[in-house]
Amino acid sequence: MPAKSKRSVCPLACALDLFGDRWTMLVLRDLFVGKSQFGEFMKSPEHIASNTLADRLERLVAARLVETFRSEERPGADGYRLTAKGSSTRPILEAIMNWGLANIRGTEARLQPK
Amino acid sequence: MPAKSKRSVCPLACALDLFGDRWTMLVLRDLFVGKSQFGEFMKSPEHIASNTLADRLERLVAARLVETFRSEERPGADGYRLTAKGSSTRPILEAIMNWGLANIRGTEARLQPK
DNA sequence: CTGTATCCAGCCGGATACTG
DNA sequence: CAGTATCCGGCTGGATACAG
Repeated sequence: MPAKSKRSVCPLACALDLFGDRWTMLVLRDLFVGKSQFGEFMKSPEHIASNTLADRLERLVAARLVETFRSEERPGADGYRLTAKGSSTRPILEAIMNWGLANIRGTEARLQPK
Repeated sequence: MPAKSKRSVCPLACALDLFGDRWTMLVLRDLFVGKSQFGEFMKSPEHIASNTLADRLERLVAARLVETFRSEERPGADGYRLTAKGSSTRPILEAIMNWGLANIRGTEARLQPK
């Protein structure tokens, strides 16, 4: 989690404070791909640590980008899904992914709408 | 500077490894605004440390997003400017800024074309 | 399996001083 | 002013164990 900008009014700096760190972005990516369970995020190739994942989900929920829901097939466990506010970050992730695809050798597309 | 993704092929993860950390993004923002001198970056409201700034500029140059040039009015000092590759990140910064403007109270637009 | 809790090494970066 | 160098406190996050 990035350090908070000291009273910056820059929308870039403030947005980055909210979800601009690497792990948060990758969790958002997984949410866009349709993942919702703790274990699904854990399976991603970047291998996030369980405490880090819990931390990022908590922050995203606190920022209202993500909300939890009761999964009927998995009682006792939370499901995580994007809110409308969270979904509105999609153009950002798409812009970064498109740049990566165009500029970094060996990268492969993901983030199919689900 | 973020830790490198261990052989990830995700264009998002790889792009974030390149310029996805807070300070790097803010330096890019300043470049888009037209700043080119070390001292100009230092004056930004987020107050980057001089060693951190030097590090980020070096990384950006190494990644070919930025190049140095000889400033005729400031001999003995490097000027920094975006390369074409660096300029191509503009849609990313714009997407984040637009999100911040729309979703975070108290933020104000910048990144006027210069 | 879904998280929570600790431990702790390593890195990030702020402060500061210093050189050309 | 541009940039480098060093110190070092604090946070990040990997590893691991554990609970429900």
